[in-house]
Amino acid sequence: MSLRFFNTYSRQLEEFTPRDPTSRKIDIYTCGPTVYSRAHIGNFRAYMFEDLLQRHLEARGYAVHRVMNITDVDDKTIRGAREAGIPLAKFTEQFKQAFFEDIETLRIKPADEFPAATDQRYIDKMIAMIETLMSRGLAYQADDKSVYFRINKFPNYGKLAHFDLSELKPTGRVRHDEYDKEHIGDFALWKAWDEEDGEVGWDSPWGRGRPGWHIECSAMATALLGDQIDIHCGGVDNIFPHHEAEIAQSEGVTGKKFARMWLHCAHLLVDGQKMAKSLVNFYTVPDVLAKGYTGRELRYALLRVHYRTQLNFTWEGMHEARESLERIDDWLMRLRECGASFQPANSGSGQVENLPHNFDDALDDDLNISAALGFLFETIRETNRAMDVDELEAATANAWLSWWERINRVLDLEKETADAIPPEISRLADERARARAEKNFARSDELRDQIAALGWQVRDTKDGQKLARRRT
RNA sequence: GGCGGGGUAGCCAAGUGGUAAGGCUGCGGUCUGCAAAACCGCUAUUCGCGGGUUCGAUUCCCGCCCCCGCCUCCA
Repeated sequence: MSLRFFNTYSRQLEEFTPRDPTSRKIDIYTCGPTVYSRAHIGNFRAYMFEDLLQRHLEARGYAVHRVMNITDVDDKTIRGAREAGIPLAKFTEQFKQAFFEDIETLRIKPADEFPAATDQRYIDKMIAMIETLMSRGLAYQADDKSVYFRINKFPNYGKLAHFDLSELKPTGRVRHDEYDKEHIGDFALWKAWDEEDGEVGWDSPWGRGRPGWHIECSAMATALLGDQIDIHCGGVDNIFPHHEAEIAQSEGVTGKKFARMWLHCAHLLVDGQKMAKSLVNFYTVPDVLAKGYTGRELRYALLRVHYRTQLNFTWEGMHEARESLERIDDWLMRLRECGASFQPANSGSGQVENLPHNFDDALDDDLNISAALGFLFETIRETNRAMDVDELEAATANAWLSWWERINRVLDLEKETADAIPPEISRLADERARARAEKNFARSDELRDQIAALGWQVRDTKDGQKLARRRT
């Protein structure tokens, strides 16, 4: 099956082909966080989708070069810094750090580059792009000294969102400049300095000011990836106006098609509603950890629903994630024991080449993770059944382990580490083994309870006791 | 109003023009000293509603209802 994705631009599933068909290298640009507060789990749902996209493309043999921007100057960061009474860079730094901590907790692969909007290199690039747009009549400086993009000069504006521009009307969400612009839809490329900006500002041919939000992505994407990129991703809310503006700016400067494919992730809801700070349903990664869940469990919860479907986050869903992962953990433990059970006489460990590719094929189909996980769990049941009746050969078990290692490079869901058994637990377990040898089941059960109270679970198998860490 | 996404068992969620994957939960069973885990069975004659096309539709077409999102700086 060929790789295909739903392209927002065409609203259709399209076969994915890299822009350079002779190489396996592809470039992806993903919109990153605005560092004015700690990112919430909804933000990470989008980054999780991008992680899955990258990992699957890599599993299919592509060398992915991915850039994620960090927006560290905008209205909210400036306001936050002012209210905190500290410089902008110092204010945003804490949230940049928090962001990197969180993606590590969630095992999201870091992008190859995380350009920041305030980097002078990109400020220069933004100014250069705006100058080009001005020279082509695609931008103008208004009476308020800010520079705007003239959307009427860019016929494709609105194509990505499929919006009719004549329908654009003011919503009152914009702070100012309604009266200075030629068209209500014209967006700021360069914002003239005003008092609220304080120390924040850069000199430009149009006076002191700061970049508009959209231009930074166009500048950083083209600076790092060239005039054209293979895939551009973000949340659905970015489609309009942000990505529309990016297309207008980038193509207005380069004259080339900016992105070959646009992929957008649906929103995360909490208890059926949009997450909002005003409601009590606003969660960050640390909030979820504080409830006793692990990053891995949250990763599973965010990963398991198709990216174009709204994902309803609930604590019941977190519980489901935990239980599903334990099923995988137990399966792996069993497979490993089975695989190590004897050395096959004629080595030739496993028939990996015969294992099904359903998992990868499902992901080829617009990242159908639900179907992919379905195959995983079917496999788990079938191999468990074989192990129950001692009919799974060690070589086959090892082959399935190899298969798991392959798909786990995409899922990255394996338990952190094999938990070391603490001496105290070992001691109790040994004592319990002695009690059991003497058929002293009362003592055995008592010790099992003690072990459980310490967060461990003991299971009796035909090979003796098995200890496992349990978080529930 | 415009533009999207979606309505499948208690919950989450795949899927196909030919009669409904998988996960979680619950119940019953096998195994176990008892558990746990695993396995087996049961939980949608039915896929928002009404028509139509078809030998046959949940899947295609038409109409309707409902939910969610976007419509200028929110992933």
